[in-house]
Amino acid sequence: MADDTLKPVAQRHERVRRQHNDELAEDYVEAIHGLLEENEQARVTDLQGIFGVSHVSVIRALDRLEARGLLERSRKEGIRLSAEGQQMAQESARRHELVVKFLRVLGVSNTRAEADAEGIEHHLSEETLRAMRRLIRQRERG
Amino acid sequence: MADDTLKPVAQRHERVRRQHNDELAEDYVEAIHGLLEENEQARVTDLQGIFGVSHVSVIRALDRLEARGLLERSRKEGIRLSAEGQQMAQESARRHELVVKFLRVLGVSNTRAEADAEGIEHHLSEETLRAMRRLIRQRERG
DNA sequence: TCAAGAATGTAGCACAGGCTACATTTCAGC
DNA sequence: GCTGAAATGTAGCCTGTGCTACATTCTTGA
Ligand SMILES: [Mn+2]
Ligand SMILES: [Mn+2]
Ligand SMILES: [Mn+2]
Ligand SMILES: [Mn+2]
Repeated sequence: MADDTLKPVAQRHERVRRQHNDELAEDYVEAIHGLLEENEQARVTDLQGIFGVSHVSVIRALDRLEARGLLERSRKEGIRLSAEGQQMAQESARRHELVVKFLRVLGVSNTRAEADAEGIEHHLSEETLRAMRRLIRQRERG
Repeated sequence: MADDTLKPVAQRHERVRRQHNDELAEDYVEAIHGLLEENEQARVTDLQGIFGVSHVSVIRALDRLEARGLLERSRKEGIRLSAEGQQMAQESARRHELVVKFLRVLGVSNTRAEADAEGIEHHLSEETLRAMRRLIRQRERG
């Protein structure tokens, strides 16, 4: 459908649904990228521990991400991110860091900042991200 | 499971999944509350227009919300919120307004503020909400 | 009044993302 | 090299949230 004769309020809700579709992909490639950097490998078990779901759920998520071209798996090579996957991972990680930093500057504790960032990071427009960077800069200088 | 022997990172992701479970409920009761205030009635068609989904999806969502005790429906009375539903609606509406206000104060345009708020409003701790109110107060005064 | 159209509801489908139970493969330590 | 445990994979289930097609009920204007 993707009808743009939708009312503005409906377009906003549709956008949130799209963001939720991308959310799992963003968090997974970010986690995989992190694991590959520090461990040389990213295993199903590691991801199970990170996301707190069963190994079956991890495997099925990886299947979908592989179908989307974000990663590849093989018995001997393990999980590797595609170019697109790496791109998404880096952007997601940078954005995650930015959101946490922003919340910290606002005065939120580290624990809460990390927790809230995990959800809100997927719902921010470029404009809002710019505004966050601006506030960080202001608070860090003057 | 709801195991609290989960790693902290897994607890964060679990919390986000819980927030997504409540998200539809919060947005629906908020929308219904608004419709009842200005129209005296909230119809399936109205909600279809607000959320941009089919009337079938609205009806099935209402079924679930009714099962959760947030509202009641009858042929002649239409949709009415339960006490719990009204409570949730008011809190959701207040929080939504707060988030929009915060983003506006940050310098985000009204359109983008409304759009981003629709997603992030469901992922904020009390601590972050307090920090947002604090910034609004600071900016509004001196 | 009654027929058309609007609104609501039902049947049945798809897919994402959870789960348990069971099967297979891989890997370490003896 | 063998064996038991860890890791991975499969089968089959559930719920939520989306859809189209069809059925019913309500409302309204000629
Ligand atoms: Mn996240
Ligand atoms: Mn993240
Ligand atoms: Mn919302
Ligand atoms: Mn979300």
